[in-house]
Parts: sequence; C-alpha cells; structure tokens
Amino acid sequence: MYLEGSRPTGVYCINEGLVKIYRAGSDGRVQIMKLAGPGDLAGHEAVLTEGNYKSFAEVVETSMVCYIPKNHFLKMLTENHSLTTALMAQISQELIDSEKRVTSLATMQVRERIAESLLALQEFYSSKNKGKQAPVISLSREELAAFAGTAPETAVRILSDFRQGKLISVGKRSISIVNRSGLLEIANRYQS
Amino acid sequence: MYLEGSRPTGVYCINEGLVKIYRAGSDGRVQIMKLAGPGDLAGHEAVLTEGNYKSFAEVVETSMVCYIPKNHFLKMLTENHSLTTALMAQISQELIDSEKRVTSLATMQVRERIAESLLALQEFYSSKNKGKQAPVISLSREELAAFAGTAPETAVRILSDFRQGKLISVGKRSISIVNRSGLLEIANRYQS
DNA sequence: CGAACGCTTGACTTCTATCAACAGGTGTGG
DNA sequence: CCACACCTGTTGATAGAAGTCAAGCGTTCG
Repeated sequence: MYLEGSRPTGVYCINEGLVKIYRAGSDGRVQIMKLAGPGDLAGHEAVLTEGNYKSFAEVVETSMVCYIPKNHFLKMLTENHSLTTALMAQISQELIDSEKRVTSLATMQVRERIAESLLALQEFYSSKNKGKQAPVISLSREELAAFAGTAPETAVRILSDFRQGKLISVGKRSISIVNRSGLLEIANRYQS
Repeated sequence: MYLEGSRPTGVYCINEGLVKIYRAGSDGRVQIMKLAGPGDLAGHEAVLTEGNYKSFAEVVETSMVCYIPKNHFLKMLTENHSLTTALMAQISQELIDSEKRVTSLATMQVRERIAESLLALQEFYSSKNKGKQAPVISLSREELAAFAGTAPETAVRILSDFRQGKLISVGKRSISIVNRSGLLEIANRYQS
C-alpha cells in the first residue's frame, strides 16, 4: 500500500479488511506497529508532520481501502473542528498505546509480552467484530512474533505453553483466547 | 509534578528547566519516555483522550512550570485553529518517535540502543540550547539506563566502552558526544 | 510428485540482567 | 573536625532468558 521513505500525498482509510503497519528494524527484522481495520486511518502521522512515511503498510486480508488526497484531508480538518478534535484524541490514544509498548518491551519478558499482545490483539479484533461471535486472532506465528517483538521460534514455544495451560487454543494462522483472566495475570495487567 | 493514575485537570507547560516523563514497568523498573524542556507540554495526551495520566512527571533540574486548566486549554484550541494544527503535528511527531523506539527496543541490542539514545538526547539538549556551546547530556547513569531500556550496570559498561573508543567523554552526571558519526554508525542510523 | 512454506521442537550460544564487592564523594551528626 | 552512613559509579562473576541454527513434519501449490 505504501512504503517507508516515500512522500505521502494523502491518507488511507480502511473500509474493509485488515492492514498491518510495520517498520524495519536492525538487520532484517520487522516490527509490526499496529493493525488497521474498518474505520481506521493509515498514514496520517506522516501527512500531519509533513515528513516521509516511516513505516510500511501491507494488506493482510482482502481489503477495501480508499485514498484521501492530502489537501482534501487537511481541508476537511479546517472545516470541521469536531473532526479535528476526534482525530487529535485518536492520535493521543495511539501515542499512549505506543508508550505503553515501549515500557513493555523495556521491562517485561517475552512471556508476559506475548500474553499482553494476545490480549491487545483480541481487543482489536473484537472491536472490529461488534456483537458477533468470539474474536479469533488470525495472524501467522511470524506476524505474532513481529508484533510482540520476539523471534518466531520463541513465540511458537510460548504459544504451545499457553495451549497446554488451556489459556488459548490455536489453529494454523488462528489463535483464540480461552482463559482471558489467566492471560491477564501473566501479563501483569492489574491496571490499564 | 503529576502522578500516574490521577485525573488530569489541565496541562503543564515548561518554561524553564527540565522534567522527565516516565512510566512504571514490570517489577520495580521504570522507563523514561521523554524529557521535556522549555516550550514543551506535559500531560496533553491524557487531557485529549479524557483518560487518566499513564505516566509520572518529575523535575530533574530546577524548573518553572505553568499550569493551564483543562477547559482553558480546550478553549484555546477551539479558538485558534493554527494552534490546533501545530499541536496535532507535534503529537504526530511524538507518535512517530515513540514508534521508532518500539522498533529499537524490539530489534536492536543494548549497545546500539545506547548509541541511539545518546544521539537522541544530544539532539534534545541542543534544541533547548540554541546557538550556545556544545550540548552536554546531564543525566545520571541510572536515568540514562532507564531511558535506553537497560540495567544501570550495562549502561555503565557500554559508556565506558564508548569512552575508551573516544566516542564520548563522561563526567559525573554528564556525557558529551565527541565522535558523532562513530555513534551514528553503531546506532545503524543510516536513515531517519 | 517435488518443492516450497509455515509450524514445531531440540541443541547451543550469546547477550544481558542480576548479584556482589568496592571506590570515591557527599552530607550529617557527634 | 572527624567518623560514619549513604549514594553513585564502577568492575567482576554468574545465571538465566531468548536468539540462532538446524532438522523434521505436514500442507499446499505448481
């Protein structure tokens, strides 16, 4: 969809499907920053800072994405103050989430981070899934590892651990949470 | 200055001095998210998302801080659209920086991260120091470690390494960068 | 059918956190 | 003024966590 380093000429709005936003790290590894689904924007940070894209966006599921040219997007913001307010709240929330992840990566160990990642992903899927059946996280092991910030093998081992502890059930490219509070406990998520 | 978990009733604007914003991680460790100096805001994310503070703010140097009550702050934003635009660009930049740190923590090793942290801190100090002499990073080893996301002992060892390699020179609670491009190389910062 | 890919498990290595001890400086109280 | 405690910075030794390398298995796809 877009590439790191290229100049943004607008923002993308996801109508349907699933897109992953990731960054390149040291050596060949990548870090998935977030998933974007129906109703989410992508590329707005780069437009708002007048900088280049710092990340890659790639479609995970078949998606429908519409493109809003930069000047149109900025015009919408000047004309509609409540839209601006909402967007600012949205970005602030993303900032808070991102800072939380910085703390997690710096102070928690992989096992706790995987539990936390699963919970966060479940929340994401269920927010895109309003009122339907229980949400299933459908990512490959490698994608999950890139999200949690670890190696795929390590992610596999811990998932298999969680499965044996009846915390989750897994299929190929799918994970469902069975025992939410068990994961919460591992993730140390008493708060927030 | 403010505490995690408390309800924000306004934002803080630093006129003078230096404030560190940090979060509590797993066990007793803390992670310094950012420093704030003259002209910087603190606590705006929490006000804009209508949530609680997720971090702590603590004065590092003697500071002058002014307090802007929430409703006043929001009123300023509705009345001055260019202020809103500037703030949104600012928050977007913070988001991009935070995402960069997520990637660093997930994919780089400590040595690279310390180099990167030193460069980022130098940029911060020099931006607060316009046109004056070469900027000096004045943080304790423990604070630097909490910023880079590592243990104080590890930070000490790597700093001592860098000193021997004539990349930096250190004093108590002060670090100056001697060979910037050497650090850049270690930090893998060919881009951005 | 063979090749390629994702997932899984095992063995090993390496990085980094932790524990412990010590030096130097600072402040405090006798 | 000295002695003591305390804190920061430093270095060494060790243990543990997680990354890497390697091999095997089941699927899918050409």
